[in-house]
Amino acid sequence: MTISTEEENMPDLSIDVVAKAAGVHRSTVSRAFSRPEAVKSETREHILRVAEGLGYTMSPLAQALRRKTSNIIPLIVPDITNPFFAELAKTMTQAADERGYQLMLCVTNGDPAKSDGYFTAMQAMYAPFGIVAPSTKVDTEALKRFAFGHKVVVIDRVEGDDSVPTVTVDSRKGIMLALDHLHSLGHTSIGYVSGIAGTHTAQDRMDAYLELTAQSGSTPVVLDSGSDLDAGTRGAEHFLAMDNPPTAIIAANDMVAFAVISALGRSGLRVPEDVSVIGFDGLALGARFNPPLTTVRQPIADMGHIAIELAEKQNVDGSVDHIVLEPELLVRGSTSELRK
Amino acid sequence: MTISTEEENMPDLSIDVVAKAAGVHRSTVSRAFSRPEAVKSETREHILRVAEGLGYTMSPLAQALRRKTSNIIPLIVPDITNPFFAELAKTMTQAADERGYQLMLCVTNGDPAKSDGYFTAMQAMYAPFGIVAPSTKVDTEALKRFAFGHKVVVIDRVEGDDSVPTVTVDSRKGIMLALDHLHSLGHTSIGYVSGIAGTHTAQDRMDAYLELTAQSGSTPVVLDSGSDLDAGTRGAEHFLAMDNPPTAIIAANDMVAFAVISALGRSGLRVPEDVSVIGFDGLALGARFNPPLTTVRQPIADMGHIAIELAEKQNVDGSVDHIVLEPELLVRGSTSELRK
DNA sequence: AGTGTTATTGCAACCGATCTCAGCAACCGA
DNA sequence: TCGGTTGCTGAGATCGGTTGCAATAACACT
Repeated sequence: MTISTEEENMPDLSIDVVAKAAGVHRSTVSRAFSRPEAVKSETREHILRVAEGLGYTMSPLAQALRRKTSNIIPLIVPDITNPFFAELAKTMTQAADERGYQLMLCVTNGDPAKSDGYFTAMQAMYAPFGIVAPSTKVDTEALKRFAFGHKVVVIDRVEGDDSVPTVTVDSRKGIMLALDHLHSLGHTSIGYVSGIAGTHTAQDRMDAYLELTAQSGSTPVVLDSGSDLDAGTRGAEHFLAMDNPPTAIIAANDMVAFAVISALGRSGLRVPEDVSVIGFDGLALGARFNPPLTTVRQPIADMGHIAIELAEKQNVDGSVDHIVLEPELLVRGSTSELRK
Repeated sequence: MTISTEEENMPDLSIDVVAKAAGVHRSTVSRAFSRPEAVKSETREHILRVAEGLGYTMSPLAQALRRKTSNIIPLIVPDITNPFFAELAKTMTQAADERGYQLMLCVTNGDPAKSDGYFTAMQAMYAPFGIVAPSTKVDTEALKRFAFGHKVVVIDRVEGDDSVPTVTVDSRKGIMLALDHLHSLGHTSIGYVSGIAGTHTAQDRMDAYLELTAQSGSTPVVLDSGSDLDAGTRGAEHFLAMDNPPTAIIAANDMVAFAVISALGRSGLRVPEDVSVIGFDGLALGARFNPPLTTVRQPIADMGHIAIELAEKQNVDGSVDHIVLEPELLVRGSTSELRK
């Protein structure tokens, strides 16, 4: 006697079989699920019960096709290998499915063609909106080529276009925090190493550094303004080659801070004993770096939630907001009092 | 005079409008795209040209709905914040869309309910197959509750079930590499800190360590067998509390190696001067750690490609393979000659 | 010329929902 | 008792493709 495992030939559980099983029309089943108030509660419960029993769930595909709107929302990032985006992705996944969305992670590797592809794909999937994390400027330009562009929020500043909602953190404030921290430790000569190219955020941080340093009467020392992952390494090299190097370094983001410290270490320089280094991002990873990284924390989790809220808000009332969040200083072990 | 941007009221570009525009029936257009050889090349080219002109692309939704198979394939990982999974995701995205698939990243955060949800979702989306990266054992158990289970490849060993294709790296070989390296540097007392809980891989590495150490006549010293991110920290604490601590430490994966080094550093111990530490993973990040991490490299990119190949292979000829890859030693700066 | 392929294309049903429109019953006030 | 609401459910078209089947055209062979 063979026990027929129910999984073997399920006759493709569709709305119709549920309807038949419940003795109602398919439209009623449909309503029972997606517009509960339009069905007599008695009927609805019966249907739901039957559906439950059959193990039925609606096909998101068919639904999306008909409704012309799905629940999958793309998060477009240049590089998931960068912990900043990874953390963003993590919190956004959560934020997304708290609201019943499915986050679809799209990695462009900085290739604009790729992001174009994702845009069209998402459009075809009837994504209700999308989120774009700091990518190159051209990426965000591309947005506009798509109708989809009116339904996207960007986690970066977008120049000359207020029509797209954005959420960012106050770069100037962040740099100020870093600078103040370093000043309070006695440092006056503070270098800078730049970050991800092409993003307005990177630009803003750099500008803020330049401006604030000048304001305080010191001379800015840009150790490297490059964009790639090796900026840190080059920055360190530059530093080592200087006659009179700064006593502290601000890195445009945690990843380059890591690279700077690593490169410095290879040359026998210790952080924070010999040089203080401060990052910008507040990655969880930084807490386990050697030494634990002092950094300016961005509220990444908040950014994720807010991005989605902004998108939803725009969807209902068409409003386009620009939220700027406050960064916060996270003192760990990579900075210390200036010692002569 | 207003230039009507073509984007404004596209009458919902469907296969029918292309058909009309090309003067053929919708089915012909369909074939022109998905079964080129079934259409006179002349006609096909004409259709394609027309479609191109209109900027038409097929709706993946409608396609999937009818064909009962889509091109989106899920990659299920416990935590994208862990660089190992991030790197895996990166190479897999690439491998996927080299073959015309769309990778859908699913993060479970170790929550089995979540992965269940993903499984059903993917089933509903008609994913042709899926990839599961080392998660807890129960996760992989869950696979079997789904018809989908017969179309998934796992990046981890799966106990007592040969029916699911797997790709792994030889843990024993990896540990051996690490041990040999350390031995060759003069270390004889070598500790171990464990990794991600619940995966067979973690288990295997630990077993290999235990076995190989015993074989070489030394006594194994498991500094921590925990699973969470703090295993590294605890391992280091344990190490520091020992009367006669090992001179080298093998970490079950790079992330815990980082944590170990960081914790050691906070207590004034330097790597590799005071202790040698070797990781397991070969993360790109390790090259920028302080010091650059010596580690056993897993061919992550290969794993990604192979996983997809395995899945496709199973799809066509039903074969179930178990590929085990060779790890390789990556000597960087966190290990050094034993000094008395 | 007659008949048997073979290559192309059109027809129409179908995938699994949604949604507008109608139909019908119960309910309300006059 | 009757027209008018209101509440609930069924019909059927539709979303954008796919595909088996039938029809026609083209070509080969005797």
